[in-house]
Amino acid sequence: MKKKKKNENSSKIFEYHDHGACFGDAITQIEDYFIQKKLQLTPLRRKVFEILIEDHKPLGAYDILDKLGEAGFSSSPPIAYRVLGFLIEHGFVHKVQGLNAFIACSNPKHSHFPTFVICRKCEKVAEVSEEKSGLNLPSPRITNFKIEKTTIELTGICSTCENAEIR
Amino acid sequence: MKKKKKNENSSKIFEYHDHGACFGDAITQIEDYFIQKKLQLTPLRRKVFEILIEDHKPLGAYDILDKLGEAGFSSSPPIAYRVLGFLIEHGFVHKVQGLNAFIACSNPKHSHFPTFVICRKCEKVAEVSEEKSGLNLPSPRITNFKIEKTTIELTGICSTCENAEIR
DNA sequence: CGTTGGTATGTTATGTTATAACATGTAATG
DNA sequence: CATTACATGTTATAACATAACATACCAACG
Ligand SMILES: [Zn+2]
Ligand SMILES: [Zn+2]
Ligand SMILES: [Zn+2]
Ligand SMILES: [Zn+2]
Repeated sequence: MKKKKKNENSSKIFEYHDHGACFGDAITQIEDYFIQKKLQLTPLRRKVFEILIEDHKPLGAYDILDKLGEAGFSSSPPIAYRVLGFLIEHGFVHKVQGLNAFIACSNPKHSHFPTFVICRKCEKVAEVSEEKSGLNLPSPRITNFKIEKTTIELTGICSTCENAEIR
Repeated sequence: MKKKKKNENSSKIFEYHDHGACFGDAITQIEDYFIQKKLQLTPLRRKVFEILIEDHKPLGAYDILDKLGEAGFSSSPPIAYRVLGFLIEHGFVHKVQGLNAFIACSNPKHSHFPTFVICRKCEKVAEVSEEKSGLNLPSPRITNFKIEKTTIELTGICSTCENAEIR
């Protein structure tokens, strides 16, 4: 049996990801999707998505508005909320309820009921796919109920922050 | 094999419950808990809990404030938020994030990661215990993360409302 | 006693998040 | 060119939440 490097298979949730690639892929994906669905990826929509994918962390609507303002767009609240709503509808953005914030989807290709794992200390947020979370959604139905949307957020502390905590 | 009545085992999530009993039990439970923990179940705290358990549905903080006002208590926002925070800490109230609303816990005895099932049409909300939801939380840990709190909300449509929808 | 510390509540002001309602611009369709 | 659909702009306000400080009460201590 081959020796494994330490932590090689730890599948850390907050581990490094190649964000250069992530960013490019995301842009390509949204472009393709919009063409395929005959939707308009307008400068405003593109900009909002870029803002969110740029540092790939949750941003409040008003943070986004500020950045829109800096970039020369209008920055009144409905602008952000409308575009965010639209991007959410199409699965490219999620709302993190526990933070009143919005985050670019990590994998829009998956039709998913995403789980968000949120460290209360470093405030990192990871989107985990249904399979990976160990969290099994019931059948698409619980008895007598059709699930259309889920909010699943697990808040706690990541190992890095936990180790740093003084007890 | 014995014949079952129709729907006998349907375990409907929004089914009737004996709310007279539910109300009384809840009051008893909170009284016992507060005595045991040497906490003060003050008139204000009791009233807030009663308001929530009374119709057993989610109420916004400002709805609660109005009812406090009617009952002769102060009704400035911090009053409600403080008491709600306290009751939440002790597991007698939950916040329903998707509705910005608060609801009395259906079973404070269970140390639980509750799941809320929310009908978007009739706006009924059911609290489902971990076991019953068919939703399995991961081990207390996902890799390298310690879960302290969960927000699990399933929004959709209940069978009653679905049947009523015109297609 | 009178002080001190803990806990609960009251009050004012403000901060933060989100939407309603209506106006304007622009492009495709017939 | 009128009609429609859609995207964006603008103003105002609604809805949700907290900061900061003031007051009240009570129990324990010296
Ligand atoms: Zn990334
Ligand atoms: Zn996603
Ligand atoms: Zn009840
Ligand atoms: Zn509960």
